Amino acid sequence: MLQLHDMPGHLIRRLHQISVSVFSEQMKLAGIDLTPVQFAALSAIDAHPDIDQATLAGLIAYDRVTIGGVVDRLEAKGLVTRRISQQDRRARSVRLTEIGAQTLTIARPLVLAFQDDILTGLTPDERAQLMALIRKTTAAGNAQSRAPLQQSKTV
Amino acid sequence: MLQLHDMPGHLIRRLHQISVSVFSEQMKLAGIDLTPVQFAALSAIDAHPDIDQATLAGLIAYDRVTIGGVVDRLEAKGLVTRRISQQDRRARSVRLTEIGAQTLTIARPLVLAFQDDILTGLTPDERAQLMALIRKTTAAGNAQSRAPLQQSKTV
DNA sequence: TGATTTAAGGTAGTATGCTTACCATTAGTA
DNA sequence: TACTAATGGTAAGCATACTACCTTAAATCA
Repeated sequence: MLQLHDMPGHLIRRLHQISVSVFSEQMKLAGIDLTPVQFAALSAIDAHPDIDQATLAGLIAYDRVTIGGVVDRLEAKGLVTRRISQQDRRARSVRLTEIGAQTLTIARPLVLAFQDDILTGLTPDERAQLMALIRKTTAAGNAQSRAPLQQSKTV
Repeated sequence: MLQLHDMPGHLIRRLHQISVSVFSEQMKLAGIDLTPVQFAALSAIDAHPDIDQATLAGLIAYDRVTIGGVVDRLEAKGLVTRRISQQDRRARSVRLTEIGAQTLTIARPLVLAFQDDILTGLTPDERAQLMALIRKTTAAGNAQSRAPLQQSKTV
């Protein structure tokens, strides 16, 4: 019988757990106060200034409500500003502050540098294989997700 | 430059998101009120009756505090009982109730059945490859995790 | 034996990550 | 133009996941 420890669901959770753990540890070592979502959000806002929260959520594949909370905390830390959009008064225009841009500039190379540490114990070939397989299955399973990845409509 | 969507951390999170989403959806369809952690905990408690919470946490690689909350909710749902251990008065002896055992009996085949749906878009060969690679890297990265997998000491 | 260290479980606090429900606004349509 | 549907954001609620700290009890050592 397939045991818990051999089930895809369980193994995927463990991998994710290790991934988040490496992120937190490395950011802490670098003295940067950013969570994985916060980094993803900053990256997307940087690439799409004055983005609205719903589009932002779609770009990085998170729930709209979750992103609302993340932007709250980024705003509280002074990393982004949020204004009512000119085009659509329902929407909030989010952009990086000076400090937000600086934080991202410092964090980005560090985040890139420890990506390989997440997939420890694998050869570069195996890492590439694993990434290709995950890319393929997440692309196929995108619709299954409660917060599917969505292309930017505006930018 | 490596974009967010090509970073291992981001792809792993997406895969995990899809995995949890499939679990929730399928359990809801089956009319069973169990989260992924709760299923994992029930499985481990079933295999190790009268286990204490710390050992349980180690067996399924979760944080001790998290498992405390999970057991709270399982107890509230009447699926497990928790008593002060005879051997160690600090410890809590957790075991399945009749209903807990029945719930697990019903849930287990369903959970097994949809495991392949988590890794959609892959051939059986590719699925096996992916699982082997994740198994290898999680084994290597176990120590990195804040809640490392631990062998059962007692049972 | 007595003191120290280790370990189990708990609380409090923070941040995800999601659901449902609701309000405001905009877009589409009869 | 009035009605309706869709969309952006938030509030409330639940369940992870973690850190830090506290209490109690067990284990170890001087």
